[in-house]
Parts: sequence; C-alpha cells; structure tokens
Amino acid sequence: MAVDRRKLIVEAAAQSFALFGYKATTMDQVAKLANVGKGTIYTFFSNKEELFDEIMNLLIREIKQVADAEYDADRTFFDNLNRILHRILDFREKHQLAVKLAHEVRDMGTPKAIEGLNKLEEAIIGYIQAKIQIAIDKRELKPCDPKITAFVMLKLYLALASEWQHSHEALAKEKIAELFKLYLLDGLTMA
Amino acid sequence: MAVDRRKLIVEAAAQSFALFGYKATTMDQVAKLANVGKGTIYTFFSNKEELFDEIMNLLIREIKQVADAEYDADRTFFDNLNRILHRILDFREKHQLAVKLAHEVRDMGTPKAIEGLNKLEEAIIGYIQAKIQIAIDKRELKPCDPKITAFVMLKLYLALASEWQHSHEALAKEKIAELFKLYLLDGLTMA
DNA sequence: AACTGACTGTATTTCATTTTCGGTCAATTA
DNA sequence: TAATTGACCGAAAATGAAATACAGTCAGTT
Repeated sequence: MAVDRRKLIVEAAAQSFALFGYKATTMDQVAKLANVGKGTIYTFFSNKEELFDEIMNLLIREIKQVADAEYDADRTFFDNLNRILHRILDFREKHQLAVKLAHEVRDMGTPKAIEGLNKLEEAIIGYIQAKIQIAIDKRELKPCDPKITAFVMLKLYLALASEWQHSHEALAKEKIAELFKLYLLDGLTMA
Repeated sequence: MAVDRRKLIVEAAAQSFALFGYKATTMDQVAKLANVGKGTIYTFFSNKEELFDEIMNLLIREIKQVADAEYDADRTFFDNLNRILHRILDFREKHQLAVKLAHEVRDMGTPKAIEGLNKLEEAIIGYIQAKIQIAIDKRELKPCDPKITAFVMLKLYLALASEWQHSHEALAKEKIAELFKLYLLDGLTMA
C-alpha cells in the first residue's frame, strides 16, 4: 500500500506548528518534514491557513476527548464542571501547540494565532454550554442563558486559576473549587 | 507670587501622557508645554517614571472621587456595587489617559503603560475590597476573603461589560446588573 | 495522474546610518 | 547663592535600502 501523504503532511504540520508556532512554520519546512514535495501539500490544503485550521480542529477534538473522559453522569453538575475545567486548562497549558500559540499571541500578536486560540475558547465554551443545558433540564441549575453562563464560568475559572497568580500566590485546585462553588453556585447573600 | 513650576510641570505632563501615551511623551515636550527648562523637571521628579507615577496617582484619586460620589450608605451593597463598577468602567473608557494607555499596551506593550494600568486595577480592587469588608461586617454578605472576592467581582463585571461584546451583542447595563446578581449573589443552585 | 521543486513577486529581515531622547551639569539668571 | 536653564552626552530607537525568506504556482518528471 502506498504511503498516506495527507497523513504525513498533517503530522508534520502538527509538529511544526507546535514547535515553532504559526508564523515560523514554513510550507517548505512542512514539506521536508513530511518527505513530500511542497506542491503535494497544495493538493490537500489550498493554503497555509487551511492546513492550520485542520491542526486546530484536531487539537479541539483532542480537548473534547480529554473532557469527555473526565465526565461522569453520576456525579453532580458542579463536580463534573470543576473536574472538566481543571483538566482542560491543565491540558491546554501542557499542550505544546496551545502554549506556543499563546506565546506567539503575547510576543507578536500574530492574527492567525489569535484566531486559532479564539476558536479553541469558543469550542470550550460550547462544550460547557451543552453541559449547562443538561443541568438546567435536570433542574440542577436555575434557568439561565446557557451561553452567557458558560462564558462566565470559563472566565471565572480562568480568573481564579490563571490571572490571580499574576500578582498573588497561586490558589490550590481545591481552593479554586471551593471558591467557584461559593461564588457561582451558592451565592454571597446570607441564607 | 512666583509661578508654581511644579504645578505647571504636572499639568503639562498630564496633558502630554493623555494625548500621546507614555512612550511618545518626551521630557523636552513636557518642558516646552510647561514653559520650563528641562532641568527644572528634574528638581521635582528624579526621572520620567516618577513623573508618570505622579500623574497615575492623580488619575487614581480622580477615580476614587467618582466612585465615592456614587456611593450611598442607605442603598444595599449590591446596588452600590453595581453603580460603582458601572461608573468606574464608564469613567475609565472615557478618560483620555486611561484609554491612551490601554491602546499603548495593546499596540506596543510598553512596560510602563502595563504597570500603570495594573496599578489602576489594583486601586479599583482595593476600593471594592473595602466596601466588601463593610458588607461582611454588616452581615449583608457571607464571610469570604474580601480581596479575592473583589478581584472576582471586577473580573466578572469586566467579562460581562467588556469581553462579552468582543464576539457578541453588547449587554445592556440593566442586563449586566441582573446577571451579576444572579451569578454572584443568588447563585445558580435551585432554591 | 500524481507528484515535485525551481521559480516568482511580495513581504520580511538585516544592518549601517541617522535621529531621538532621557538625563546631566556648567553657565546664567534673578 | 539658590533656582533655573538648555547645550551636550551616550544609549536607544527610527530609518531605509539591500538582502533574504516565504507562500503559492506550474512546467516538468516519475
């Protein structure tokens, strides 16, 4: 059986984007890594952007798998949510491609890298949104706009898990879970 | 009475930083605007950074005044908080200096501009923190870490008032207040 | 028919030169 | 003689022209 050139290209591209980011990945580079003529890439992907989109979609699928692996219908919504958010952010900050793109956005503001990470964030929000809808249907949560709620939950989690430590001691995973529950689920008003 | 050169310098600097940002404000520029020899600036401020700090402190004091003007001890904590956050963010996005610095951070990442805005954010959090402490003492809020809570409140408000509209229709001020109450005060769990 | 890599025009990088700017201090002013 | 000034300094940044690198093409090869 002949080699699957498309697969070679995708693997080479994934490696290169993760190692060098969007801008510093060249089509010549990918072609060489994949042992393929540059023209061959253009028979599968019409340009660099499309190739990058393919890689980002793979990353998003990977993250969904990680999240699904953590989900357990027997647990409470809150328990699942906390575990999933923790796993997703942990995965993201360990995954070479996500880290590299974040640096690229910070250091150079590469538009395509910004777009890629936005798409990733949207995917995460979409995922959480679905879980929230289920929880609302099960009367586990008050009725609320699932999209805004998912957005707020991710932002709150990011604020506690990531932004807080920019100027303070990092919060432990359990502390974050506790705060998350206090602020968003129980609320701050006296009983 | 002789002219108050320090005051002239501070006024010129405030104008220049607001008009051109940190980087594009030159000491020669400030001296000329203030009708003062450049050396004179250095008898009051030991360098550009200190002059900038003075201007930032003035801005912070101004914001505190705006917030205090909105505060009314007779209203509920939540009502006050919403009004204050709205006024502060509104003030900030209308104040030339704050806007200019935000652009400078976005476009060029000027370290001193980043530092200045961080200081401003810290001041806002400190202000809210004090109000939260009062509310806790009055048994209007559950006991909680006032600093983290202030941080979370600001972040949530910013997420709803500013970040949300990056990819969606902006939320009305009243809608934001309603969501703010739902998420942080009442909580999402069913009664 | 599938694949290749030399080729092309544009975009980016490089680098030597010029200009700008924060900060100093000897001269000047009041 | 204390306060004020602006010419001056070295370091840093802007400039621009020449060199290089790149995405995408396509005539030629397998």
